[in-house]
Amino acid sequence: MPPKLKTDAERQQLRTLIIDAARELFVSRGVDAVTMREIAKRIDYSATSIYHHFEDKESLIRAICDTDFLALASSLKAVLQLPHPVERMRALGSGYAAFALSHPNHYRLMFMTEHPPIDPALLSLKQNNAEQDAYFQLKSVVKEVYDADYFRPDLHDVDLIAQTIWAGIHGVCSLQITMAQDTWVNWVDISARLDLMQQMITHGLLKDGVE
Amino acid sequence: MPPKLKTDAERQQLRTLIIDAARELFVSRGVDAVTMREIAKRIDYSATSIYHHFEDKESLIRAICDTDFLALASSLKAVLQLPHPVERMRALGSGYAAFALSHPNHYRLMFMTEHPPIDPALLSLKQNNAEQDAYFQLKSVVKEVYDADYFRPDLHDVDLIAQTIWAGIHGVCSLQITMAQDTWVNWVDISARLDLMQQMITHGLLKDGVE
DNA sequence: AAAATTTACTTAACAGTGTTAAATTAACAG
DNA sequence: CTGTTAATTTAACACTGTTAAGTAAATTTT
Repeated sequence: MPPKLKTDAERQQLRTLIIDAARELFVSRGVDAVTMREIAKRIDYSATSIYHHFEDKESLIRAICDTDFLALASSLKAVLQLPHPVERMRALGSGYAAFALSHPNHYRLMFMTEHPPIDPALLSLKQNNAEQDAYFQLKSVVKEVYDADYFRPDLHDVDLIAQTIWAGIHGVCSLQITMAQDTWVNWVDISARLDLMQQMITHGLLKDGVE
Repeated sequence: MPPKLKTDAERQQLRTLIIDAARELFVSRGVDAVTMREIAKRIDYSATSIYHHFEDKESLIRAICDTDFLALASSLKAVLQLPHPVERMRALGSGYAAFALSHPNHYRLMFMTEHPPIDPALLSLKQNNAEQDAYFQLKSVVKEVYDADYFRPDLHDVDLIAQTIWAGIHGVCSLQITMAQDTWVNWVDISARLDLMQQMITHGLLKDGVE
């Protein structure tokens, strides 16, 4: 059973093999329900091997998150081509929500779970990069809408606007993800809730004439 | 060490002793970090004793949630006395956020963690009750604003409006709770974020003249 | 070519978890 | 005094993330 030496490429290959197996399991059953042994079994290795590629479960999770953040940013890249900035802003919200609702377990991991702070130097993603940073994408579009003078005249902080839009969409998605099964609340259809949130964002933040 | 028989009252007393100890620990360090043995030690019992009062850890958690839902509704009761319905609506949002941000671990348990569905018959709280059901409180206030004809003319579904307001406030609070430590985003002050969300809600949902 | 080292992995074990079965002991009923 | 019941404990189970100690192949050194 003890195998041959590996090149860096082969090591990387095993690394992504682990990530892929772990992601698949995490996504279908959630992080807590999946054990290291189970991930290992899936790829016919012992649990210990994982620890030769990742410091611990948390780093494995973080590695998966990193690829997911990239996936999110990639999935939003297309909407940045839309001609009108307000249109881009709205489409960004819809795209973000589509990602959240079609990958609820990813989303939970990315934006609903606290992770220990990490040294930014170790991060593999590039911040303030339109290809890799979804928050930067949102902020840029908000800036464009601001520069076109479409926001209400009392709004001047681009970060504040971006974070509020984010909170609105995130609120709808995260409530859906955690509470959709809850019978206490008589939930309205999710697409109607998203729609009204989008309306609330545009009517609430844009000048009266616009849109 | 084996003690005397207990009346129903005494059993109930121990039950709340467990709940109180567990809540204190859960609140300060989160559910996952606290063990049954630790809760038991805190009240000088063995871990096994807890299982004579609660089926498992999840039911203990749920019992605590129940008292917290009640606490939330109680803390919001006062604002329902405000004279103007729009004022009540806004104050409900602020009160809800104050609860969330001052009890983040409770809030996480109540609204950010998925719980297995439960038979509504077993629930100790009363639904559709202004004293015990915070969602009902919100819905009632939204209904009052609707009846006073303050909402935009295209809005007619009271549940939808209530759920969207909830999502907005929840979005701000839950992002703050999970992501405040994250250095990726340049977070604006939480009170400014809450404030703009409240503005977005009123400007976004109310008729142009109102407020 | 033989010996030593490095590499990739495994098995075995540790300290902890939620939970349950099997005692143990006190209080009560006859 | 005896037998039963209730409250509680100790001991144990199956499982978790993680680490120490091996094992054997491939490579490097002598």
